[in-house]
Amino acid sequence: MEGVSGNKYGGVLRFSRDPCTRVAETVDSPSRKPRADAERNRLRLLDTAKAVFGEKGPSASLEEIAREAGVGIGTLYRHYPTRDALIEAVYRNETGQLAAAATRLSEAHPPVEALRQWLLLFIDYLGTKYGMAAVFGSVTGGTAALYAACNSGTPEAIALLTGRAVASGEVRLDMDPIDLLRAIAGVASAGPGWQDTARRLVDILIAGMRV
Amino acid sequence: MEGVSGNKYGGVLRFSRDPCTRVAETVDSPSRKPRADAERNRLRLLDTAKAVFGEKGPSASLEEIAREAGVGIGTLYRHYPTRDALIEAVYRNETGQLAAAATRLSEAHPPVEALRQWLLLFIDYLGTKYGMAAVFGSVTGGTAALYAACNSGTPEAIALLTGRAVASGEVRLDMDPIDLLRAIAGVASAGPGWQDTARRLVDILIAGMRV
DNA sequence: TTATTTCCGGAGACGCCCTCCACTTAGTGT
DNA sequence: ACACTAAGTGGAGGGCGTCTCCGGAAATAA
Repeated sequence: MEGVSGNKYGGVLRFSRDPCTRVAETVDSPSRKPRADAERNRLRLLDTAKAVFGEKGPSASLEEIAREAGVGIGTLYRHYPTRDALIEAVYRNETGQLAAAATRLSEAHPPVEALRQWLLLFIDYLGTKYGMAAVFGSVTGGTAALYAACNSGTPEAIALLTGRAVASGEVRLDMDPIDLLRAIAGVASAGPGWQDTARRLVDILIAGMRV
Repeated sequence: MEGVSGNKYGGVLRFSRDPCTRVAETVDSPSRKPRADAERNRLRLLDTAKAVFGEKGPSASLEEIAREAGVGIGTLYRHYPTRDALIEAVYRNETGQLAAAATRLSEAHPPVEALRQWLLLFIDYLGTKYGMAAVFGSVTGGTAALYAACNSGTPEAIALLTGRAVASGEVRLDMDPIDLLRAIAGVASAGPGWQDTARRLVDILIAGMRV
């Protein structure tokens, strides 16, 4: 499933100013075809960033990432003008599948159980995928507002699941569901074995939401 | 460098290997009285650090703290050899009262209610006291292991409260109680209004712990 | 006062962030 | 095939931080 890392854009790739729609807008362009080397560099940077962030956390040196990717620092900044842009790109890439799982789970399970399953999945991703825990932590804690609005469907995913669960009448939730994720992420990276703790926290949270 | 370090305190100050007992071990010393100016500087640094950390978060520039305190950068490093040492000193200073409140609350309220009250108090501290939210976040998330074991009685405080609550048979908790704080801190600094969210989270957590 | 010990403070080495721009190179029209 | 040109490259450089080191100042002891 990792193979689907699809960044094959058909036409001209444009980055809009709005981060939410930054993914891929094929613009009716009178201009020329995008250069192959640029796209190559972008992908190399993304891969390298994923690895390095996973290894050293989201505050890893951007110079190191550029070096490791075999490009100049200027090239990194050309593709990802800010550290957040780069983190977001990695993050988006990683969580796309999480979002996809939301619809799948919500079709295969009763509402509350689907939510529970997805939260457990979220923990797995947090832990096993390239140290995303730290990245997510920095994202929620740090330059948060941006991501809260628009990261790769995660908010939509959990909104869907909690919406269904609440609609079923079994649970109640008077806060932004994404704060559930923040709570879980807060427990993460608290030392080895945090995943068990996080899983217990999920049970506590769901039990606490029951009417 | 782990060994001796100049500081206040009577004789030669020894840092034990265990950070928990780092506070003050006065070794039987035939040496002289500690210098007054050193202690003065240490206090100035502590106050300034508190203010600056509160204002700019735990990643504020140490040079700025030194400048603002009117001492050289070298003096700062002499008293607090690492950024974490400084943060810990501020943190310890701030949370002493929190720890004190634990015993008070546990005498004045039934077990579960005492726990609830204290968690709410924790939120207040997180929010109003010099931006401790960010500091606590960086502490739990960052160089965590150290603090998890021993910061200023906070672990003891919550252990006391949860211990009583569990003993009462009303609730159940199969995880390190300090992870409750981590969860709450995870919600913190998620934008304005997080305190309401955090308070609701407390209710959810306690409800979820009920047997 | 003088001697001794502690402590101060800032220069300096080094790393990282980010910008800027001379240079290179991939696509394009002929 | 070939020059043309805009897109893209990369790294030097300025700014800011961290942390170390040690000559000199200052406080205590005698």
